[in-house]
Amino acid sequence: MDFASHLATNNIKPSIQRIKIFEYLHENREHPTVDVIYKDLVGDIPTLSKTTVYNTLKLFVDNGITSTFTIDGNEARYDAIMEEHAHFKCKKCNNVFDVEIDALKLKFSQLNDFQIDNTNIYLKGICNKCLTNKN
Amino acid sequence: MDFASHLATNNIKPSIQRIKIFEYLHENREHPTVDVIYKDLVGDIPTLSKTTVYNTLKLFVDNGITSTFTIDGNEARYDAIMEEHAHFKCKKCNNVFDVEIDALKLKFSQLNDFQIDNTNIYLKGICNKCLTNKN
DNA sequence: ACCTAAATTTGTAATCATTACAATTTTATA
DNA sequence: TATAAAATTGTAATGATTACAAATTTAGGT
Repeated sequence: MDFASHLATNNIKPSIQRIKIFEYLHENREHPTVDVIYKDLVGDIPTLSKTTVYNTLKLFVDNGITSTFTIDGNEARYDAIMEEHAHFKCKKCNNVFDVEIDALKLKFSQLNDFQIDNTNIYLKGICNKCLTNKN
Repeated sequence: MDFASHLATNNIKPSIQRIKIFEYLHENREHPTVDVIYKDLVGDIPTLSKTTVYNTLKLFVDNGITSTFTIDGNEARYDAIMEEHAHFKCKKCNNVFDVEIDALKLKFSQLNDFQIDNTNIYLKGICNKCLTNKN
């Protein structure tokens, strides 16, 4: 995948920082936070600033090539996959899993005359591994 | 509804502050934030502190008589209704609507061996009123 | 290449929600 | 009433995010 042209197609001028950040998102599917992205990339781009990470992610979200969500209300997480899917966070290991939504046919009869732009589903509980290893 | 005994039944000693805060949540169904709750109640209880509002809401959530969620990742909102329901936030008027979930039969086949404690759904878009009044 | 304007990046300081914590007040109990 | 435990309060700290101005980079015209 050619990240630079993918950015260009979406009206984003492909600077080094933007390419690297998008590449990072595309390859690290564990829903990284700003802090994680920054710390992992500052080795590659020593001049990188955290503000740039914020700016860039906002740009990506505004232009629709990245989605953002927050599981616990504290730290925003980012995701380069744009197909709608749910998230599951395990209370024990704190991992966040992607979950396919079998029926995004979710019916909201009350919202028949509403315009729904965005559906966000997240679940909390305990994952299968943590259930097995009863620590 | 007798709020004091409802608190007591749930292992919460019914202080003035706790009763008033729970009563407020029960009567104001627009998903108030901590700040809103505090500002509305400090007239009633002049000594009220915002820390108490935080402490009390955490206590309610821990004891399962209140739920909390966050729509935009910035400010937590609180809700005394415990039946599962979704939330819809209108991007224009910023109102947050309660939405019944027709089928909470939502199937997540990937999570068959996971323990799901909590399902959270929120939608964003434009509400029927704002769609009609094309401003 | 060079100059200039615009866009991008950067660093620091400000903001805002939330939490930590210690002191004060209230409540319960002997 | 005396004393201990619980609840409330105020202030200070934390941590994510944003504002903003300065510095750097990029692009277009000469």
